[in-house]
Amino acid sequence: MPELPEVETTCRGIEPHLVSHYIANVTVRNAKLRWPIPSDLKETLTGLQIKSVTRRAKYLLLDCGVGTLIMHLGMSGSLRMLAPPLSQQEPPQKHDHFDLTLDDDAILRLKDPRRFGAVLWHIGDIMCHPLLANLGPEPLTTVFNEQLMYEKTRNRRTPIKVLLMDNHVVVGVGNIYANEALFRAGINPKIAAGKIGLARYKKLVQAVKEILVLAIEAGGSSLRDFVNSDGKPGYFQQQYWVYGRVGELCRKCGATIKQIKQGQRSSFYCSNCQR
DNA sequence: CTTTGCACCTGTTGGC
DNA sequence: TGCCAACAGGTGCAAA
Repeated sequence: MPELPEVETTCRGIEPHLVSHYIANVTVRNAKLRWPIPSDLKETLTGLQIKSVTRRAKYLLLDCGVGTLIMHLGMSGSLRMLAPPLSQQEPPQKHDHFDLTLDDDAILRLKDPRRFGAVLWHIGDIMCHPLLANLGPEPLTTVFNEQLMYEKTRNRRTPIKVLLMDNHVVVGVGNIYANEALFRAGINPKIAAGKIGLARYKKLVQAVKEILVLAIEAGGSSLRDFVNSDGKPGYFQQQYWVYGRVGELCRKCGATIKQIKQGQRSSFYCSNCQR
């Protein structure tokens, strides 16, 4: 599930239920995520106060003062809040691997069928964590701009679609929105990144920002509340221009949408609109 | 340093 | 209807 808009929506959804609350209990039902959940996490976290809930790339960061809880939803993860007293009546399901119980008996519950997600603990400056230290800029900041893209890509033969999904270049652009942004910018996913000029990068950067903002707004509006909901955000019902539409007709020109593989991921594009 | 491909998992889908 | 291969929203990492 999680593209950046869903992680952002999740972050905003859980934040008000967590901030300033104390952690009363930790339940690990299956520690085998992408990396093992630390075995002493219950002892580490119990009694700590959550100072803030933020996001960096697709990592959710719960600042607990003495350290930070890092959560990642991987490919299939989702978080939801269970409000008391209902939280006691909701039995955990098969893939509910992790619970944080708060001082008001609310529960933050992680579900992750494929277990590509992560729950990690880091002491000290969170931006120094190896997983975060070498990330590119956030897409919705001014640091992500056409000059940066242009300079970063000189002499690079990597296809622009693959490069757009490289976290060292810019974070948070997953497969769906890489495809959609390239369509919006009119750029063929196969073009070598180093052959794209400043003007086209300006269009692409703008397309990425617009696509993400629209999706976050859709997610935020369709998802009334993270409490006791399944947390299915808006982009499930949003319609795509190219993603998943192989063989269908381009909504702009009527040509047939094509599908190719790039870096073991599916790319969708209109060879007429995207050159 | 760049580029490529694999690995980690389970659940769903589509073809035969 | 049943079976099995292919595929799915991510991304760190090893190898070339």
